[in-house]
Amino acid sequence: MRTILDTDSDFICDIQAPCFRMLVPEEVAVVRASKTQVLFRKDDNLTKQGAFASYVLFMISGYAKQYLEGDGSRSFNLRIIKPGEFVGLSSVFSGNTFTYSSVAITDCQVYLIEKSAIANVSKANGEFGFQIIKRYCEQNTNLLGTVRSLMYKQMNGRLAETLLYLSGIKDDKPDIFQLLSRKDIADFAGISTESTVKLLKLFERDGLIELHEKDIIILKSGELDEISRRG
Amino acid sequence: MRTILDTDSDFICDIQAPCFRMLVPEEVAVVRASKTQVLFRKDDNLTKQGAFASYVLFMISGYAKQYLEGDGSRSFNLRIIKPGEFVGLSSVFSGNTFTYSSVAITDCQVYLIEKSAIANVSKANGEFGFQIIKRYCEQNTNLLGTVRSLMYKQMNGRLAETLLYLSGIKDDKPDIFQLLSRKDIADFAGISTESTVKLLKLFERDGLIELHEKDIIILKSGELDEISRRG
DNA sequence: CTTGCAAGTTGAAATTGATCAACTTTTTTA
DNA sequence: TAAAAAAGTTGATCAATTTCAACTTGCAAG
Repeated sequence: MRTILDTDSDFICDIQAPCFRMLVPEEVAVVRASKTQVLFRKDDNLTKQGAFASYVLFMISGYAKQYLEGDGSRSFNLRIIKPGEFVGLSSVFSGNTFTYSSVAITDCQVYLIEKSAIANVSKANGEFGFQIIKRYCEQNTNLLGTVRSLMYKQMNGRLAETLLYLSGIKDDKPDIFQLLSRKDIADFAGISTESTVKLLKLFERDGLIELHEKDIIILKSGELDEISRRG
Repeated sequence: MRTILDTDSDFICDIQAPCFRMLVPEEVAVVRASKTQVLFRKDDNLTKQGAFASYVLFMISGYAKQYLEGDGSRSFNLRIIKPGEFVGLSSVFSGNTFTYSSVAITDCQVYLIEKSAIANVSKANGEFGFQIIKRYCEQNTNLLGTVRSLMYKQMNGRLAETLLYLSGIKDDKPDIFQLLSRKDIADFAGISTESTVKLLKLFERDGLIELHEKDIIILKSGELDEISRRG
């Protein structure tokens, strides 16, 4: 279900595009050198937990969600992947399988970069490695936050946290909630779909949020933050 | 409660000691250059969640446990820190506070290394950075495993997993269980102390483990592994 | 347009694991 | 060494959240 496109196509996001401005020159060089660009359609898997990983993905445009698969239909959403972010970086330097799955929630333009290219440039160029390390650090910190949530917060706090997180995504992507089902939201909070529905209604009744079909509008972010912090 | 020792003291683990053999020469150079060595006594905190972090710790000898603090007396144990491992690496490149606490469970000889030293050498020397990245990757993968556990496993699976993990530590440190209370074990599994006690007895009754005072001996690691994987 | 299927919604029942209380054993300290 | 404190143990109760079942709404395919 993926379409490999030629780099010279008009459709392709050029290396000069705004989404690359955040990269240091060395990163650009790597991307340029291994220029396989791929279009993932909505609902295509970018990575599949456990699958062999010989490349890293760099999101040029579009949005995806990263998640951990459990038994059967259970899953836990870790984050929304935005343009300018890497996917599968965790698999570059240790292990050769993807440690999580990810799926496009919009059509996605993605660069596939050989693992070895990233590894080699990291070794050869400290500045580049430094950038990579920073990204790892952030992921690490985020994961610790996730563990803290799962460990110390209950339903209300977890859902409040999720709503604030997704609301942050909304700044870049106003229609984010149109792309997410109740189950998706539940899987971000790590609670059941039914509990999510009930709590959302409760939050609405308490005037914390407004529900318009799929869209969710935060009315009192302060109180939600309080609920999130209290647990 | 920390004692700063002079580097030339006989007591100090020299840079040539076996625990440094695993380091690349560049790492040794960094450690040598910022040679503050500290002795932490059993029960001393090596890092405190939220405290300002200007240095990274490198464990020369001794064992510590790394944990996340919650409200009141709640905490969740992430891992046992062994000789040759870093503590607080997560805080080097993003944020300047420790994202977790750690406490010595034996006396610990530790090097304190300036964050800036690690950062500078990472930038200047790609090989060194590469080693750091590898450590981050492992931590990342471990954290994902922790999230998976918390999300998908229940009591039995989580305790079985904890016992297998600690039993692995036992290979290096045979008396590890003497250093851990029931609450410590509970905090690794993320369950209550009472549930831990009850389950341990149950596992013993089922012939999976043997309990000798504080020590725990795994009898059927295969079955425990099955319980751990099933959840 | 309507039929069928997926998603959303709701309340009731079931389940998991925590909390509580009482007690025993071990360790620490005066 | 005795007393006190901490850790360990056990069963009973309680609370949070899931699961189940029934139903409604929205959407897509024929």
